[in-house]
Amino acid sequence: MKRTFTQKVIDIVKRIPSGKVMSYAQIAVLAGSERAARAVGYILHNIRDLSGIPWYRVISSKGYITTTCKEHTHITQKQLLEKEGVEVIWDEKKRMYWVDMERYNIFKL
DNA sequence: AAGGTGACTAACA
DNA sequence: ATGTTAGCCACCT
Repeated sequence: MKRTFTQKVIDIVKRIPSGKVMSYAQIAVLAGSERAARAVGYILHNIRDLSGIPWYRVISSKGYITTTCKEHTHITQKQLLEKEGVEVIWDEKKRMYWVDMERYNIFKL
């Protein structure tokens, strides 16, 4: 039974430690398709049952929270991250939440 | 089975 | 610098 890209993505996301974040692009690379960042977002957006999947630890490569989901809003995402000790900044200019990738990206520091 | 859809990004203007 | 554009690609219908 061959593991699909979706399955790999889910496994990788589940593996992100609490208090850390990863970008869509990084996940795409680990899942074996380095240019599929957009597909990763699409997949996360369409997962039926998000329970057990720390979807909120996935953000854009620049550190912005780009969620558009009505069920699990970007507000929810900010709160879940803060609960894990991640500092989330409101970028008034861009009107988006932002987290410092240098501090919280799983591959940094 | 072919065409549409994004929780993306790097590259432009 | 800041906003826009255009490839990208796995999934869904």
